[in-house]
Amino acid sequence: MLFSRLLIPTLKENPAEAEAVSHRLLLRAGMIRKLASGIYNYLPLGLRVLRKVERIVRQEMNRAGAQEVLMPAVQPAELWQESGRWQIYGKELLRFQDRHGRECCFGPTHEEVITDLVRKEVHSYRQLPLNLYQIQVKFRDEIRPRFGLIRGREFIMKDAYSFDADEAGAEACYRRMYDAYNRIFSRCGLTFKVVEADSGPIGGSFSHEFMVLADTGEDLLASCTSCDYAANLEKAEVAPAPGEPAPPVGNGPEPVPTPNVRTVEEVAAFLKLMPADIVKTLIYETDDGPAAVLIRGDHEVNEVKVKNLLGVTDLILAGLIRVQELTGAEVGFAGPVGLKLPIYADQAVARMNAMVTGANRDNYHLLQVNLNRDVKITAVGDLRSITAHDPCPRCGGGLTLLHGIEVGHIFKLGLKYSKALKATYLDADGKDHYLYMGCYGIGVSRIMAAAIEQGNDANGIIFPMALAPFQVGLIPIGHNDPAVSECVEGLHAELEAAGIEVLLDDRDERPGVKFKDCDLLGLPLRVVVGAKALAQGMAEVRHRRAPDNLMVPLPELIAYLKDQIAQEQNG
RNA sequence: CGGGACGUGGCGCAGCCUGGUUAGCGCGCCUGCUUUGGGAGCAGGAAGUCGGCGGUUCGAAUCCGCCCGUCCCGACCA
Repeated sequence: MLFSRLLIPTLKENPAEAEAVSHRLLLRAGMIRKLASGIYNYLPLGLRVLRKVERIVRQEMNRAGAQEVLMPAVQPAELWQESGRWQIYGKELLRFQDRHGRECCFGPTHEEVITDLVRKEVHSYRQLPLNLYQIQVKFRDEIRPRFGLIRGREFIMKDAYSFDADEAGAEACYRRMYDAYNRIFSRCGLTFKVVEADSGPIGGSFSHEFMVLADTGEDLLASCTSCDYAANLEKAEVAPAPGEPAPPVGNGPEPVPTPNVRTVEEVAAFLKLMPADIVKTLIYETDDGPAAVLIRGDHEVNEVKVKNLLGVTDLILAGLIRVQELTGAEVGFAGPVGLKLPIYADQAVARMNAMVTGANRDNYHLLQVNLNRDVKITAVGDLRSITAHDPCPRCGGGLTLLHGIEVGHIFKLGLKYSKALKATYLDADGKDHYLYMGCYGIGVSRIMAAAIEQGNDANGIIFPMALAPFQVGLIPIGHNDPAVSECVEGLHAELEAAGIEVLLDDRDERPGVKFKDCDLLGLPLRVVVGAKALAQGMAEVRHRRAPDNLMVPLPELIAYLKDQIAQEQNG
């Protein structure tokens, strides 16, 4: 392919709107352009990368026995009303009406549509198992799109849905997808980690996220340094501390004046205690009414865990006024003693004695509070986020916290949608059963950004071989030299004939410009043909990551490149 | 939605505080000449309702109000 014939509008300067590396470089390399917030054009080079990701995804999904379909982007409200999600999905769901006033939405995900399709077309156990996937544009009206393709509103997703006769079948399918995902991300040349993820109200450990490790990642994950345990921070279990709860100490809650002393740090400093001696009382509003959560002063509450323990879907910290109504004191002085709310305690709090809490009275805290004696606890559970200082919940080893970009998520759905939409099949005995479902997502456009977050330097993108828009950049030096032109044109044709994707920079530009652009685009291999080397029958090859050129005799060039490409393009 | 910042040719910015001729600079773009191993030089040229609306004023890119858009932090994220 000739550079001059492709629309590759590279930029010398960083666009003001882009902060994240991948966003900056995608714009600078002329791969994407923004149309509106979180909505992007894919230019020829960007599309080539996208197609490469899609190809790998297709190959591995097909290999795992899934079949490709294509579902509509526009969906009728009725289906969403049937599943109940029309009410609960919220503003992220883009809703609109057609000319007849019928309610519609632009699909953010396709559980409803696929379940509808399957309930109509699948009736017998003989048709199972079934795994259908598509690669398609999704729209989620995110509160805050950011980082270019990492969190766009419109994005490209591979979503697969599996249907099985029973739980065992569903689990087998889940494992096949788990393996397929590992192959997909490996082949994409990504450094990633599989983590246990929160599976929400469905429960069980059947949800995994595939995280591309990058400091700019929005997700935090805890990873064991000894065993293979890894989990999303919102999921990672905190191992219960050993031993029995300590017996009560002291005579009872003792009020102490703490004028204008509110935060854990302030209380600790004022009373000359450690934050770990103090318990913070968080007042939440939930769809099941207000509730209080007790967390040790040096710990951070984990709202996903709170939601799961309370069995609620909405959870927000109560506002200033509401806290006053519920506790009778200003924010900063809430405590469990005498509080007429359901009270949930983190397991670490349940083991404490003689703790310090708020007094539900302005400018007072209580000393020597003992939960067992002084408070009626509704439930105790794991309600805080794990830290790097905690032991691994599996092996007791050390943990590290890592940032990651979620590029894949596999999920066991169970009967949630098949029940809601009445998707059933007949077994061999003629009995009706609900279908067991699973769903499996991959952020195709996000992979493109994630690969760049992982592969870049001061000069631009460093694409993995498997995702690069072209495998080789070919640059002639000396535009007036007919020998160079002839050689380069010949090489271009030979490389293409050999099945190598080559971008020949035929522009009438100075060498520096071509080098800079070639680096910016992240092409893994660069071949330079200049008069001097050519006179000796050599071409210069440079790997994008390497500091120096390698002289390769022209007759061996194609074999050399093929070999390098094969080596780097795993799978 | 809370906090912060920004909006001036395609891109990056200055000018605004302290209102006053033709609104500048760099990059990019077009023409010509020269140049050609890490973002060339010279000469000429095209391109801007200064985000929008309204107000103040003899006069608004500049001051005031409202709105729109964008980005960052937070909340949120099947």
